[in-house]
Amino acid sequence: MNHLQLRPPTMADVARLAGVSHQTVSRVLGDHPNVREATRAKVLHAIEEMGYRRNSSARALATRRTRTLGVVSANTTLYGPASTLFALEEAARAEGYTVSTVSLRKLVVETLSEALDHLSEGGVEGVIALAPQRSAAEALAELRHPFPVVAVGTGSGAEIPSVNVDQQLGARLATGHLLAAGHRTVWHLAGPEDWQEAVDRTVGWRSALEAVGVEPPTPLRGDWSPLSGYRAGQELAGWVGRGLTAVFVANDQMALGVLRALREAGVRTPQDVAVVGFDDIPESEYFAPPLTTVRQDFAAVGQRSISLLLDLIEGRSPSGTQGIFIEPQLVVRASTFPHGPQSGDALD
Amino acid sequence: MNHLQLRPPTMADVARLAGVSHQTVSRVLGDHPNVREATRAKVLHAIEEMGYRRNSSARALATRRTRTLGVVSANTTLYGPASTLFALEEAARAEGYTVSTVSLRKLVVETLSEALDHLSEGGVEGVIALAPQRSAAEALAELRHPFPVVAVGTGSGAEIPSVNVDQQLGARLATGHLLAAGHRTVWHLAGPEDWQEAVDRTVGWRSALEAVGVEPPTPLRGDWSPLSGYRAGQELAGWVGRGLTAVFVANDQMALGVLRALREAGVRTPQDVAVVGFDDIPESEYFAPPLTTVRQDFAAVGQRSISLLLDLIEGRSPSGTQGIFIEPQLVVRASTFPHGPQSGDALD
DNA sequence: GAGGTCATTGTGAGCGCTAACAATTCCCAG
DNA sequence: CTGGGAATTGTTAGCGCTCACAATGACCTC
Repeated sequence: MNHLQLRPPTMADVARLAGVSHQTVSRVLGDHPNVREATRAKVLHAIEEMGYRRNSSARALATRRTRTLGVVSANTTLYGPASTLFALEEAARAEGYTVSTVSLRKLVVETLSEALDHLSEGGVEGVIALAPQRSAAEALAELRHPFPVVAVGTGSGAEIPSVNVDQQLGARLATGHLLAAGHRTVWHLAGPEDWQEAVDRTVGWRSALEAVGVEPPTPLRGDWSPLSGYRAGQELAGWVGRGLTAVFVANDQMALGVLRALREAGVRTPQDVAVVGFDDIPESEYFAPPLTTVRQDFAAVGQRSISLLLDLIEGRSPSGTQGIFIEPQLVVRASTFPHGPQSGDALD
Repeated sequence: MNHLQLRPPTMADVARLAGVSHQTVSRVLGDHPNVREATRAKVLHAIEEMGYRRNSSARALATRRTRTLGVVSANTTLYGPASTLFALEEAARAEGYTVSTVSLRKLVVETLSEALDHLSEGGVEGVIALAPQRSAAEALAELRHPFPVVAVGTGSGAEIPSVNVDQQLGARLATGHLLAAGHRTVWHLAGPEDWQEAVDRTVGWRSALEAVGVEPPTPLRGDWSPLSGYRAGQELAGWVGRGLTAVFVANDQMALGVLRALREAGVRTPQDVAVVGFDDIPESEYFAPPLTTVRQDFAAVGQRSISLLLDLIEGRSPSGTQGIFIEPQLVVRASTFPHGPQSGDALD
């Protein structure tokens, strides 16, 4: 608690104490090679003694580099965005960058524009936008900004550089898993149409069915929430005994609602109906029964996004601007084991 | 995508185009009163035409104000920290500040020190530390920093300004609710000892029991995870029929594990054992059965924290430095209704 | 020991902005 | 009209740092 209001020491102050010029202090701080060891020691000692810290504003002004990146996101309390945010910050910090975040309630042109303005005022060199809604992707493409922007989760259609998890692949893995377990067909509870991820998951599900010559049932639609899953689950329960034995739900939270509705309707999971989710949120393993789901590698998304953005900032030609896709992974648990134990996985 | 590498226009450029001095441009941007309307219009037009944006570094250097706050946190993918983070950013932005975040994997002296250094390099004017672990609180008190720091979640014992949810009150609400429902005693699954929140919840639980003259059973201990809840649940199941009819679990994730273990042991909730959690994560409403829990007002925590920190920065004497406490709220659901419906709450 | 090279250090000029003060213009009372 | 005060605008210094270049000194070669 020694944040006295005294003017903090400047490089010139340190230089005076060390008996050198301010430029030599700058060289020591910048790890310049041509500084005599004795001089360096003197300077470091003076820095230590005065508790000197380089003024970032002055530095940024002189170098024209703020070493700050911005992140725009909505729904940051959800597991996916929160994980991505975490990975982004960690990756950026490893590269010596600071991250400024703007969390929106809704991601539309207006709020997005304000967010970019705010970040721009803050002097960011580039921005990562978590823009899973298609409207957000379109808004991004429209907006003018004086810095590069990388989108996360916009899918392949986007006109800006993007990093994604391969949602279609994930959906094919989930659906294929159910087909391989002997189910004749797989029903689908989709996410909101406006979300690219939801669309891609539906596309993957459909293509997996069509690949084995099965006509896909009409998908139901939810809004990601457990409540919407619960309602869809009630509807699905009505189809049990009429060809419904397996459901691919577009996310784990809705799957939670589906599980509850099925249970209440007297439908057993997985004996009567097998359920697969998507996301692998930490709770999924403890659902009743534990949920088979698709895990996304958010850490990889974060790292690739940062490295792509830095390529853009540095003017390097990025490796794959056309859209980077990261492979998801199927996690099999009891909700798709007709005869397996209800417990036991990952306990011990 | 027009981030050309041309040098962006400066205030002087705008001034030249508008036929005024750079200072007049500065006045227009700063909403100074004494600028003639015609002049203001000319300047604004020139700004618009050149797409001018004020250089934040230069501004910060001249004013000695970066208008940037830092946030340090661990476990940012958990619901609580993520919600607080969201609220903090929103509150800060409303006050015209930008927020830089550092997300740590572990909050110990070393990482905390690095985080503060990193933020300091980034030029923050103050920092909010989400420091629910007692070790983190101690580390904070030790560390030197050239800016004010506000802690969140450190409880009353801390030696630095802090904002908290009143965990003891929350625990008393939960325990009292169970006692009022007719339970003779209430067992407790506590969180990790190192967490102040866990300690406070245990204290509140104990005091509620002692207030009605009940000797508290020995609490079990978990690590917040569903797995640890599952294991504790197995142990708790063994006490059913020997006086155990109600459990207060220190968070919802562990409660999820407890519910699963009880179910597997053939123990019915809430008929045989009533369960209360803490946090009210979005999934709690869809657990089997829906979970009675304690909701924390993270938005209020965020707002109070920012306003306290800004008081400190501006040198105003803050209203209540001794620790701000925010009231939590009990949310009653089916896990504590001996005879109520298992579903039905908040559906419709 | 003169000349040249390299390592090391210092000097001066900004980076783009705001604050303080000086200068100019405007307006109206006298 | 004309003086004086207020309104409006301009001028001059930095803010603390890095960059480009100049200057110094050490060391080596012939």
